[in-house]
Amino acid sequence: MEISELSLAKVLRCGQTFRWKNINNVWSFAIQDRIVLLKQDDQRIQYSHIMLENSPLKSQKIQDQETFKFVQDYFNLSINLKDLYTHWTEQHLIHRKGKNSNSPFQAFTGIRILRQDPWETLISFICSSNNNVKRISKMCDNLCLEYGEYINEYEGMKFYSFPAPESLTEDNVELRLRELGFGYRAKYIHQTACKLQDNKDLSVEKLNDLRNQDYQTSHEFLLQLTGVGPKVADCICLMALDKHDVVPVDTHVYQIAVRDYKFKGKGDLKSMTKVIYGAIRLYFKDVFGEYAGWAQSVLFAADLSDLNNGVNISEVESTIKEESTKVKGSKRTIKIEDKVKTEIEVKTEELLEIKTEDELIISENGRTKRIRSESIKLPVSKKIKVEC
DNA sequence: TTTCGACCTCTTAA
DNA sequence: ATTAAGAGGTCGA
Repeated sequence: MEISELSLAKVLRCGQTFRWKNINNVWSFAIQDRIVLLKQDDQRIQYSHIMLENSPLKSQKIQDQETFKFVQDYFNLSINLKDLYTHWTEQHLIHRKGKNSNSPFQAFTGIRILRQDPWETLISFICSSNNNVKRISKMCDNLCLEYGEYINEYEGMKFYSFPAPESLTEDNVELRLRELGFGYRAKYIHQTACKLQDNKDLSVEKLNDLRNQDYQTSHEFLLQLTGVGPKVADCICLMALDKHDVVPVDTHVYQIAVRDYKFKGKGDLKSMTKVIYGAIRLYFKDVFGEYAGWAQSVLFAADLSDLNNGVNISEVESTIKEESTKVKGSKRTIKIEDKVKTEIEVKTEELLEIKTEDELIISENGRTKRIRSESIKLPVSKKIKVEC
């Protein structure tokens, strides 16, 4: 498995999934009957697992096969990324606005859309409204800890499965979730769980079957659930229901369309009307084709300066003085004093913050940002030019 | 049928 | 330190 086909560090941290943990360079994730463990180096990805405590006996060989099957399915490994990237790069060159920007598809390889469990994706993205990745992750963890089943332990950390729908239908769930910091989403989750329980028209079985239905049907089905609007519904369509061409639109994606591509924005930027939403979604589908949703996830990642929230940096050239190097957890602060012009390559799993007195010019992927007196976080595997 | 404020909490910026 | 804005939206008037 080439790293250009799948980069775990990017895929598992780009806001698709919220439960993977990185412990000593090993990725871990609890599913129904085991903890799945993955480790990636330059050549390959190794997989293993820790079975559910007191689980029924199976031969090691069967277990390994099952884990492999999960990985293959979860990461959509039957889909070849290289060919898609080639196509997107061509389309990018045709439709981009301006000529001086490098292709994000060159700089951000190995990003793919996962094929996640529909129920978990549904609940996760209900949590995502008006929210950030860090907090969403925390909420998902709390949900598992409170309502999931204990699976086993790895490196001193206890792992719990994602809770079944039935476990979120009791009356006290909303109150408890509020105590756990879910805010107004507590009601959404409880109501959605209840709807899928009671209603004949809505069930988890039908939710899962949306993989066999078309986009329109799936989208409308999801909109019936509390806390699910057009954006969240499209995230579920793309990331769990095999609707690879769907681009979930938000203001950020809108910005990319107008700034980097030749999308003509109608009306003001602030109001995301139904019409604009649909227009943007179709525009990206027009440009990138059948796997537009996949392409968009690369653009989004490329545009996000804090893609790898916590996974980072660094080798800093001598021109940067490590005047104040404070180690706080995994954070390191480096002050840049002199006028410098240097290149930083992100290599290790550390978070680097660069603080400047003066204005700092950051160029990455041909895109230039000016930053003053603030810190930036640099994503892994990326070269960034810094001028000051 | 569209628009617009309110909504929980946490993080980051000033 | 203390405060305000914003976070990959959704609901309901």
